[in-house]
Amino acid sequence: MIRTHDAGALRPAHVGQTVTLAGWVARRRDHGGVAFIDLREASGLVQVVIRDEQVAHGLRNEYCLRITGEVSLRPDGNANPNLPSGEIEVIAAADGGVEVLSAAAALPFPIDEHIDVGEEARLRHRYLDLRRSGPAAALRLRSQVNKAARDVLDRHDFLEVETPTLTRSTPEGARDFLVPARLQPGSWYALPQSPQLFKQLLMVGGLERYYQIARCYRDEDFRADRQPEFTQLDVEMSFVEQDDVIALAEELLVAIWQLIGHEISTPLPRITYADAMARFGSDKPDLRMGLELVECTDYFRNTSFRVFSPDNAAYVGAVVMPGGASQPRKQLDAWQEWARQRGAKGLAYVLVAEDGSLGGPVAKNLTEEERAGLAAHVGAEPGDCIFFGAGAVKSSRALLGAARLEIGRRGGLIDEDAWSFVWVVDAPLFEPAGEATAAGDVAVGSGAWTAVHHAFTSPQDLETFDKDPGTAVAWAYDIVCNGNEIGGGSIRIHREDIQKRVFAVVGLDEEQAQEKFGFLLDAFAFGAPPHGGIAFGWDRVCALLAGTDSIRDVIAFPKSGGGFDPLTAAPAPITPEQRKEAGVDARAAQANPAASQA
RNA sequence: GGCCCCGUAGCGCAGUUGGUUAGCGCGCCGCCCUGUCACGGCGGAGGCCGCGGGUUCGAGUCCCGUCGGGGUCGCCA
Repeated sequence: MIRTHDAGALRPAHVGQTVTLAGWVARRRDHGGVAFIDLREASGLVQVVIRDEQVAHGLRNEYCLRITGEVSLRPDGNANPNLPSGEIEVIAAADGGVEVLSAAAALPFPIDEHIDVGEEARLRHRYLDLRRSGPAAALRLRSQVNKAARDVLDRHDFLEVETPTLTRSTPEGARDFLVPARLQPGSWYALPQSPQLFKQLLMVGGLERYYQIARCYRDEDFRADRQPEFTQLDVEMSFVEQDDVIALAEELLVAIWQLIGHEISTPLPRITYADAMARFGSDKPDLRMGLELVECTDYFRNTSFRVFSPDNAAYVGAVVMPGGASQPRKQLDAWQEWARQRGAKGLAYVLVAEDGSLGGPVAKNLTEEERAGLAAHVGAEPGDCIFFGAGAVKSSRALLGAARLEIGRRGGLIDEDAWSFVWVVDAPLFEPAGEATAAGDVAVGSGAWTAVHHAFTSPQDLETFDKDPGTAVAWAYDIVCNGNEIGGGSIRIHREDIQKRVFAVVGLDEEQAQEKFGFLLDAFAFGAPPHGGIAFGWDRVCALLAGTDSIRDVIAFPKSGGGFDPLTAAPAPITPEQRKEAGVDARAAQANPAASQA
């Protein structure tokens, strides 16, 4: 090493020692006859005193320096209590104590903790951004999280196995990223959306316990929370049941959250998918606040108010906004707009006045009797506002669930210091495919089903699941933290016959199944063990631990909107030569007719 | 793909009902300064107001389009 000590680690105990340091000029304070340099490197900061005016004068921010000098106690009254090394300083040696290892051009943005810089500028020069303590700390934390997980898994005899990133396109949920195969023009690899199939094959291979910190790729539109490439902690185990996977996952979570000083008490609570939807209008309920949805379908069974009547609404539900009755009209109108932006017609509401009487446009459409019992039925107090969702079950609950969260945010009802974990279990195996889902309507009957989790998830009842797909329950579980789904998994199908029946329900006939997943079905023919697993959204887990809203903060070189990398400017055009060689334009000459319709 | 917000100096921002030469802070450059620590003082440079079109005597400001960024809904097993 070209240094003898870490700058940030120097303390009064080092006084009198001659040390050699290497780092960057974080700040300089040039007084002419004496100059002070804050030398920064990974371990922290130390103040360097330079008495040679000529030497100090040419130094600029972010010059990379080697300093040789003596550690000395700062003069009385000059200690800086804000710095861990603030009691001491390093006096640069008079002859050659300051060596410029590398000069720095003027910076595109200040590397200063106190100044806000836009994300675009930071990502374009991410290598400078990472010199700042916040971004650097996020990556350090992520590294610790990886280690903590590996330690737990290693203790349980898991093998870390790498699976291919050039693989076969399979009809999973998302769009694949594709890579042209030079040696077979017209044929393409796909980047994996997850290592799902490979980890199941590893189970067939008898490895029994596998994990991988795996990069996954999905070519979908981007959101705040999404990157085209992202990371999962992927785990799979043989000869296990749901409770075994959950127990391991809880052990991982405990170890990880310990890194930030939080003790998770296990076992974590569980809620069924059906309950979560009914009570919170979400499959990832944020339990840092109460405020549950109240079912009102029966309450309005005989109502004359058309919006709530069973003829028009398969479901009527409500959520209470505490103190919401005092909102100005403008605010209540804003809720309507808020609801419309989510595709709802509006958000019906009833205001409970301090004297208990009901107000708002809906109230006058209700009978005396309906008004009398309403506040008690939904649990509203005088001064509250009751929001209603009426219509299809799924979409109405989703709207109320979103309203619940919005009420919580606006009203400060969410305990921001809390960590709330919950397992959502007993998810449905299938949901209706296509338009019916979006509209929230039930079943279309034509066998147009799609897997809720994925097509390899085991039904709980192996006999009946394909007779009435809409009610089939899966061995599937999601772990939810503060309203974020941070992981999910399932017990897989290990029998060829069950797998084929599931494929049949989701509309893959024998030929198509063989075409797409033949290698998996083949494998299952050779004594596949019962197995199951889980995958954690590693970027989100790290973001939660780092206390940031954006997963970009815990990714070394994240992409911005549209999948653009502001640093390398990828994606970029290729040359005509590359194009030709890659075979991108190869004509799909004798394309396989079976493949074309999938 | 729909909707909302933002593009002004290297960075962060201001710019009034459309009206002289577009400002402020930080940074940058030069000089000065022996105990500062987000040091300080004096001086200076730096702008296709994202791009294109339109309205107007006159556009950073109003209108249309477009590109880029952010958010949100759809989508993401």
